[in-house]
Amino acid sequence: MYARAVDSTRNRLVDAAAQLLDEGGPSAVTLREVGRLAGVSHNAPYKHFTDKQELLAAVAARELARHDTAMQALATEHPPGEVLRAMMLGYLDWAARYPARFKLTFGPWSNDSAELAAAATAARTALVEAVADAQRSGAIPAADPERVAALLQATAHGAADLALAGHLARDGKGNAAPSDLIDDLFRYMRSATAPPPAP
Amino acid sequence: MYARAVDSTRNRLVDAAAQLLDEGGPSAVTLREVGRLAGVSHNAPYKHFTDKQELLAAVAARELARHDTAMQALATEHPPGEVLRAMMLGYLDWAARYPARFKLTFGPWSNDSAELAAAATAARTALVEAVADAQRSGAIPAADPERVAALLQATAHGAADLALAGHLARDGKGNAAPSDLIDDLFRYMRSATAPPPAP
DNA sequence: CTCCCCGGTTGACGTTGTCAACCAACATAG
DNA sequence: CTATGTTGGTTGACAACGTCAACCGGGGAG
Repeated sequence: MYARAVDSTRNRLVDAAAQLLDEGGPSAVTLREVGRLAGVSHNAPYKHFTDKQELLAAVAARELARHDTAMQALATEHPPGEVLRAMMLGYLDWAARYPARFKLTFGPWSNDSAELAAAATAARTALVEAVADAQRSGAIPAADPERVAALLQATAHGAADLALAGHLARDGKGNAAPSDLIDDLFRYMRSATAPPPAP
Repeated sequence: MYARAVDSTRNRLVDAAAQLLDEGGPSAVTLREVGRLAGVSHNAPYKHFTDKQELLAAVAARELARHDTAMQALATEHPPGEVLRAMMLGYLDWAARYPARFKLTFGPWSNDSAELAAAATAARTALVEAVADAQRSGAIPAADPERVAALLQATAHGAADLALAGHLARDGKGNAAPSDLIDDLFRYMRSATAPPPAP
């Protein structure tokens, strides 16, 4: 059995789920509608996923991988000193453009999907690389790259999530857009005289 | 009609929903079980909330208010220079101790519950106050308190959410606990020579 | 040729959110 | 004091959902 027909039904199911998620939010993703949209019956998903959760995990894994390759593509489109900032803005853009997918990716915690875990590790590694590059290029002072990467992602993630939830300065005064927070963090980092402990 | 019996049924419903959320995650919160746990019938919730969503919004609002008063209580328990850090660690603790409530609070984005919005604004204001105090006490260099507060909350929120999702350095090397990120950020801030733009 | 597994189907079951209709208590208007 | 309408509760029904079980065609492996 040579992975017949590229497993096309499974892929169509994941596509359909992602589309429903985009169009109607999490509650619109029903197994039956996924089947309908993929042109199969309401129980076909169970031939490819044990669970609804497993389908969602597959969507999340695919989305995280997609975002990761998009971020790595930025490395070739920007001068070395600006790649890291572009990646962080890309993170914010991801959340703003596909809120439901973004939420899902970090959603049902304790999701033990190996696929998703692998994608997460890959994305994290890529970010650490980018941080190390930025440090080498002098855009950012030297420090443990893993720690710096985690701090950057945490800030970007928090800014994006709070903005989505409307908990980030909703009052008129237009204060503190997510990208401002990223820039502030970079400013603090660059002007720091005594960075965090070495590895 | 003088708010008869302190609206006790409504409160019992919110309590029941919160309890179910804690014990079994979001999927355990079913209107019928909420009714059962509150000692009323499965349709009683509809006399107090138009929707399941509205019940959940009430839970979220109550939780956010509870967390806010807990944070403000920290101001009396710590020396002025340490209040802000205690608040950020308290934020992390909140997420770690009540993951489901925490997720819910920032969950269904575009939730227009006036109650929740008010609680969010109050919490944000309190944090800005704490930041201003910390600046006055010299624990942190002066800068636009709203921006600094937003940056701090974003980092704490992102660290907490990523940790819950398991996206924060799950690999063995025990790197980058959420509280480390908070401390790193404070270190960067304190050693910064040129803070972000003035108000 | 036979067998069996893979991917698909149909049908059923229990649970859920929500709607509609009914009902008791009670504050208030006449 | 009675009539009335609102408030908070009930029961019953309904469609939709996730999931389970049973059936089934076709294509490799033996």
